[in-house]
Amino acid sequence: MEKNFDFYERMKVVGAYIPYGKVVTYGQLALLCQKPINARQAGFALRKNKAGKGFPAHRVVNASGYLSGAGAFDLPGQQKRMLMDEGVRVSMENRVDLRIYGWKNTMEDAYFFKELFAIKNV
DNA sequence: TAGGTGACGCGGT
DNA sequence: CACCGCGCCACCT
Repeated sequence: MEKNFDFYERMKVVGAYIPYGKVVTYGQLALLCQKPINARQAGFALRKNKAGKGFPAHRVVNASGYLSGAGAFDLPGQQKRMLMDEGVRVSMENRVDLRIYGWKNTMEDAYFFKELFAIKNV
């Protein structure tokens, strides 16, 4: 079994719940995966496609709302276009307003995923 | 094995 | 607002 296997499997699970038209930060993903200190690994996972083909990578931005992973998409401006197609406003500086488009998580959400991981054994 | 890297985040200035 | 320093750690030379 490869290292950090659970984290990537958990990312796949969480990815399926990221709402259309909303964005999530790397830190949020790590937190929901029960490994809050792994924000960098969330980015690594996406860059290396460890979270699966179906993961909505375009909905992931950094804590400042900046599209820090835009350069890793196949085409220039692809992430921005995909977000705008979902109704998310992206500034000229490749940033989104987290107060408006940020996926709001609660303690209950984190608990929900914790239980889900237990059920799925990941 | 040691050192470097980075789709990160938080404080401080 | 913009930097900057630092802690972090799975990966990758």
